[in-house]
Amino acid sequence: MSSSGISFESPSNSPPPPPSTTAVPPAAGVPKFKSTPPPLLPITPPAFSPSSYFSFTGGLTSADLLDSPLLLSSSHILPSPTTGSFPLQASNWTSNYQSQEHGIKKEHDNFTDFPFQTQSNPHTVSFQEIYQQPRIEDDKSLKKLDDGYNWRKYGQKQVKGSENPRSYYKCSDRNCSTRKKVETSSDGDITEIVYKGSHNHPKPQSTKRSSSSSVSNNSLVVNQFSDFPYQSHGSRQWELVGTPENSSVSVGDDEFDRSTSGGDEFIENETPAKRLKIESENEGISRTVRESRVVVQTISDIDILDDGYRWRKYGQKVVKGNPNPRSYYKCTTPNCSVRKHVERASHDMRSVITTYEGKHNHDVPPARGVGHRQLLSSNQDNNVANVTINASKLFHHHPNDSMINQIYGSTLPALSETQFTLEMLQSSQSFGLSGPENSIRSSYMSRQPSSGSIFAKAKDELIEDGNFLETVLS
DNA sequence: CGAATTTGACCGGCGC
DNA sequence: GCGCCGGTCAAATTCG
Repeated sequence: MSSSGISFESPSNSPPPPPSTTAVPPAAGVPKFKSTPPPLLPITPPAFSPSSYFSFTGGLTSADLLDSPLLLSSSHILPSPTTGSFPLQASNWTSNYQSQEHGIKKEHDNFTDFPFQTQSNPHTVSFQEIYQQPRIEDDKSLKKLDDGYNWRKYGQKQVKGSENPRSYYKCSDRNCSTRKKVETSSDGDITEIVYKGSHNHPKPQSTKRSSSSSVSNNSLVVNQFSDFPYQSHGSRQWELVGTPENSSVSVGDDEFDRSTSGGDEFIENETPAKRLKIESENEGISRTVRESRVVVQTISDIDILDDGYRWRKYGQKVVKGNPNPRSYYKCTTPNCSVRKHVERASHDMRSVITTYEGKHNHDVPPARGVGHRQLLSSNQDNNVANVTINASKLFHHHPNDSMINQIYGSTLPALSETQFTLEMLQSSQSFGLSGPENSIRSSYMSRQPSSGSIFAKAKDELIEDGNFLETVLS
């Protein structure tokens, strides 16, 4: 069963169009999933000193770090600011979501009105222009509406409010700016087409549309999801199950194929071409200068890791192989081009992968509102731990290792939750180098009382890259 | 009301 | 040349 919708959008210089056919307005009484202020990153109540700000300034060498991933954790379930979901409960939630969505789709399948509006806007293509005599047929073989023009697909993505991918097309005529977007269902049927702009040229002579001006059965449906009560934030992703396959680990400028190792792995997808380039680099055949790139994996129930720098989120999207959205951030300091993206690992919902690119050309800005020192001081009063891990070099990530294991070696007890307690850190020798220029500061703050009540609203701090971003490869 | 976030749209690199 | 896909832009929206 298929349904389709076609609508038109006015270009920006035109009067406002009718309500978007693709918009999904939040419905009253429906939970809206949005980012929440970063909560405290709770950790196991540590038996640590009141002086819980640690700076590791010796002992472990940077070489150790180079063979270590940074693997930190917190253990409590918190809503993910990025996904808007509770990772450990998401499956059930998704299940409910899907069933509700299904019901809504069924309801709309009975819709038979055409969505076209007769618009006098000169930039709008009328339905008649494209489908002069549309016939509604039960023609399952016809999956795509051929409107007589030649189109070039230039993009596709999953959009909120619909489980169907949306494809973007440009008119293949270079001088024509008309565009259209087509949403198709899983079986390839078109569920919605939105035209934007108008052709400034006649239809190409040779098209395949001669006998195919019909659309799939049950005519066209407009606003198929317009009143869908849920934003799909953090939900639909769960329908996608991706398994990392051709992934390599990337830390700094070095990567290695993780396929040779197993375990709780850190994952980053690599295209074959990219890997080839990497391999060449590793062999010393050639090395292209790239921006420093550091990938840090932490086990945390929160997604936004406050690393001391100020970031502005400028994008979020779902990337292939990971149902969890990836958030993109820029450093807000003027003239600093450092960027990072954060995503929850597909293979382990507890793991947050932060990838830094570039290096800061400035110091860590002072904390907003309250000075950092002041913050630390108050944190101490609340059993808040701040861990500073210093390193002068980027470290490799080893899929089977964690920094903890590097620190404690094989004598380290199994850390099923990889609780990086401050006590452990304190008892260890410091590692890395000293000085703000070469620090990775992980600040765990917790107000977790001994009673176990958790989740007081607060700011989390985990990893500060500092010069951690510096490229170490010569 | 300015800052920050959200999110659809678009760009451009790359593989086929 | 086409299409996929990650990254970025920027208008709209939300937040404090």
